[in-house]
Amino acid sequence: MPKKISPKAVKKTLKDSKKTTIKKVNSKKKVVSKVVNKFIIENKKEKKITYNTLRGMRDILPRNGEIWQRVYEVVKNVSTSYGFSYVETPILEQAGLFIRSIGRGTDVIDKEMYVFEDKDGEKVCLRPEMTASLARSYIENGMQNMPQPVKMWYHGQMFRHDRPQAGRFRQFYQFGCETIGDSGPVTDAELISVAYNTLKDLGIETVVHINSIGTLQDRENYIVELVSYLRSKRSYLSEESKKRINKNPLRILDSKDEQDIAVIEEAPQIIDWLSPESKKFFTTVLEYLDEIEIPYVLNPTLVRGLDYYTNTVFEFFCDDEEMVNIALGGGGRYDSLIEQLGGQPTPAAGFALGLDRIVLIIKNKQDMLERAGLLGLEKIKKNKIFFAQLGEKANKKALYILELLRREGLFVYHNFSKSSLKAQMEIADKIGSTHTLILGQKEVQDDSILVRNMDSGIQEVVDQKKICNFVRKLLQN
RNA sequence: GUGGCCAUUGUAUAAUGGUUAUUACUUCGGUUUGUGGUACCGACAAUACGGGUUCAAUUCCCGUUGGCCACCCCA
Repeated sequence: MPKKISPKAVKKTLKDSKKTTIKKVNSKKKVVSKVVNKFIIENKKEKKITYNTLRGMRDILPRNGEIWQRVYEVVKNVSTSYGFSYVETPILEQAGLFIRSIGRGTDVIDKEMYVFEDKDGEKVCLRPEMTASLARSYIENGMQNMPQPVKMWYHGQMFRHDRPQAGRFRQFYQFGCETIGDSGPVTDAELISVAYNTLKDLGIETVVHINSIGTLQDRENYIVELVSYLRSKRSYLSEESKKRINKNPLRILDSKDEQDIAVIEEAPQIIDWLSPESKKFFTTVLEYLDEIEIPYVLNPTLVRGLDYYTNTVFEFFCDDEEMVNIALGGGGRYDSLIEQLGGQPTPAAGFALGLDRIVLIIKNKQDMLERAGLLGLEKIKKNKIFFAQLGEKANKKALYILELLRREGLFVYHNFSKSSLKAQMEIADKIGSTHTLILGQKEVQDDSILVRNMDSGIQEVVDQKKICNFVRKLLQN
């Protein structure tokens, strides 16, 4: 067999040899072309087709996988402790559902939706968010006949065809809660509390930015006022914002353009245009938040990008010095959505957290601790056991013993792909196991098993029948 | 969608218009037979893709794709 040659090298040789053939004598030409042909064949054989993830999509790999598992665990514990029930809905939905609820003119719908026709010619889309799906489900499944309110939580992947960036992907994961069928301000406060405590349990301190955008009527009145104000200051606005005066004037409020900010500071604030009821509602929500000691900031420029929100809107920001700018999640009340989608008038509110961003923050924190050498404090020292086997008979016996242990709920590490004891000991050491069980020919014969303490090197012989209890004791320490 | 920066083995890196592309880690195998932490030896593995300039491109130029950052938006 000839030595493996990379395609590039072949190409090079190919080119080189072609040139030499032209220059050099004719008789050499044939020989060279034979060689070239051989190279071409090999080259074809070796050309590998590779596949990779689509843009903005990624794999979650072992190291991060553990963080994700922990996040899911916390998310589940917190939401169920508040009385929310787990639900799932299809990832594929009718495109109209989202166009109707989120609204034309929003970026999510106009630019970012994965919409296509399926084989029946139906316009379908990959869900860009969950609220509309749950509203649809509430109506479709007659949930108004369940005890109200219906409190649901979910997690799953959403899709938006956006430009990828740190903490932003085209397929991303959200966790969220929705309370449908309750109009009281407690609901708003409770939802904020769930999100806040979830983040807190994950070790992320946050500040809640909160605002009220009133009822649809309040907003209409306000927008008239706002637009007339903005028109008067038109020349001071950025190009982008000028365009938005007619299309979506509320969005100008959270522009980051310096010129715009100056104009916005003087602008009429939506709070002043709320009806007395809306105002009362909002202050009550704030009172509840004070009561349960959740830190919040009133943010009069907070308006959300989705059309269905009414009254309370909020967003969560990381309180760490570093990553202030990333919104970890947000939500609000959407009292007219259910009706808009064809249901009875039903009040509702909810929130969603971006899990990708949460994992990103946790990962960064972990890396920082690791660099500072402080991770030792976080690691809980627990006994780890490795099971090594030696020889064919022991190999089979080992499988059986592992099965016994597994049935008892005891997990020991093992690796059947290594045959030498030395190699297995190396692995045991690498994963940081505290004890190694060794099963060889000798042990198989007298129904025993060798237990080695990896720190002290002391070994003792244990009866195979007693191994479960023995392992359990070790793992308890 | 707009703009800026970037692309070398699984990871992190070095170098170069010219023979075999550096180094470390990881992975795999070994340093006699059943014992890890070290040490030694060896193997696998890369110039993202496509075009152009050139005698010669991994290097220079263009395009594509992808990544990061900012804007936009959002979670």
